[in-house]
Amino acid sequence: MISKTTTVNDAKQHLIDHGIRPSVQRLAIMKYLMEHRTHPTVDKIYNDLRPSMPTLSRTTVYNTLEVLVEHDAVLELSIDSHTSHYDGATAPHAHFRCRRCGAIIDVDMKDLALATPESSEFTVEHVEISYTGLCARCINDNNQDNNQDNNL
Amino acid sequence: MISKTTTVNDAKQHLIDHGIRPSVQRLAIMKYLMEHRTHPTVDKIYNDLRPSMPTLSRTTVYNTLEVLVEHDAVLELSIDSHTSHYDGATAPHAHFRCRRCGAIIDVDMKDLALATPESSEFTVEHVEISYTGLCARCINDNNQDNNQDNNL
DNA sequence: AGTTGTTTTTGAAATCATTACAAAATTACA
DNA sequence: TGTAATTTTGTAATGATTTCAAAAACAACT
Repeated sequence: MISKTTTVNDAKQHLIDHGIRPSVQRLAIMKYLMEHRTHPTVDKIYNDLRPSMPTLSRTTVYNTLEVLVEHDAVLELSIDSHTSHYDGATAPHAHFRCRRCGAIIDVDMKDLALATPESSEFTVEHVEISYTGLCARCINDNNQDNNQDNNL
Repeated sequence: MISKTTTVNDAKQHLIDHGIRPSVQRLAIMKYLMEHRTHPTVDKIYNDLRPSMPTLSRTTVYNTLEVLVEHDAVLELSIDSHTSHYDGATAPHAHFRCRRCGAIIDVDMKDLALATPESSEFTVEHVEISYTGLCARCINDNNQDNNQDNNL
């Protein structure tokens, strides 16, 4: 019970800290992103939240994520060219995406903190480092069964 | 004349080197990507090539780019979450994308060559480093006119 | 050249993610 | 309360991509 309440409060505070009014829907989505470190898509969030919020609209999920991203409360990942994934984590880190099952895994950046390039041509606001390849599970399953979409 | 022929030959050789049969369409698209370092989308390639190849189909551009990417003859960039961009350049480099006009600029990686992470969880095949922000032109135009889509 | 089998291209239709929009619901606050 | 501003909702429109089957191009062989 404590942890549940704590997450709600954390999420609420996080929204306020980023200048976002904590509506019921925004809170639910922010809380979802803080609890699930799976880098979900709009549809994943929408489908997972709907059982407990039957009136939730897909458009609201789109709208809310747009607001969260604009206010830097959440990160939009472009690692998957088919659809956007969202990340509630704040500390800088990279991502690995399995080209077979689509799973996205956090990659610690440790000390390879990669200097932001200096240029007269542009001003950098965000950095995204993406690795692609096969995850351990998909390497193993390769010969054997078809195990797609297990980890999305 | 020499340079034109040279690009055709380079493109042809590039396809063959990557185990791709050089059909007329594949050659035209590969040549286009070697000559235009603008990281074009499917539609940009399709529209630019059509005047000289009126029978070209958009589906063919999709099919061809899929083949080129599968054979590592071309890089698919996920830097833009709305649509895929393609890069005919071979040497490793990063990209900057202007969030206002959408232009994509090559970023030299120099010696900050960023070690590929070692992990038992996955095997890395590709790395993509993407910067986002405002390009010099859009910073200047900010107060003034609307100059969107100039550099796509 | 002519035949046959394989690969590639083509265009139309289908799908999927996202955006636009206007009405309804909720909230802020005078 | 009442009124204005914000947020949510559902539907319809858009845009990118995929599917698919037929047509065209190509390769190998006679």
